[in-house]
Amino acid sequence: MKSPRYWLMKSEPDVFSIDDLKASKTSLWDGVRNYQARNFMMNDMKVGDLVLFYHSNAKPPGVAGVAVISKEAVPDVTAQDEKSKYYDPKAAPEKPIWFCVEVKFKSKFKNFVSLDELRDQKALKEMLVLKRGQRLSIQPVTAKEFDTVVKLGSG
DNA sequence: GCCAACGTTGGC
DNA sequence: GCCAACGTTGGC
Repeated sequence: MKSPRYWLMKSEPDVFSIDDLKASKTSLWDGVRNYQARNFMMNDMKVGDLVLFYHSNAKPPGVAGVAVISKEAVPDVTAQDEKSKYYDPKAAPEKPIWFCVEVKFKSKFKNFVSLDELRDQKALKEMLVLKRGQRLSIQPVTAKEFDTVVKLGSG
């Protein structure tokens, strides 16, 4: 499979927002417990890939800024931590199940691009995040979609 | 807080 | 390996 260069990653801003990423500069994208999303991180994400940072479960939901993949996937140690809400008893240290990439802050949009605005764009008709029932927390995005969203965000 | 749409689990 | 029950996601 040809590796896509653009992604959308969802985060609940109450838990981890674009401002949190801005403050910490980089962050491991841990806590992903879905195999499809994990496989994107493990198999397809390369350093330098660009990411639309999406605020889910927010008012309003939408894209808040851009991040870049800064490290390829490593085992997600929160799966080994019994006290973590992401603890997974099936994941042993010598045989990790879950992986996470590191993302680095790139920019926060001047204009937050809400889900409604995304829906208004003809160019984004095929965007996965707009599709009914699409709940994956990590999704590939086309170059055209990425550019369209960045343009909206830059105002 | 509701609930539709999925994903996962576990009994058989 | 089927599928019902349960859990989660995430917009509304």
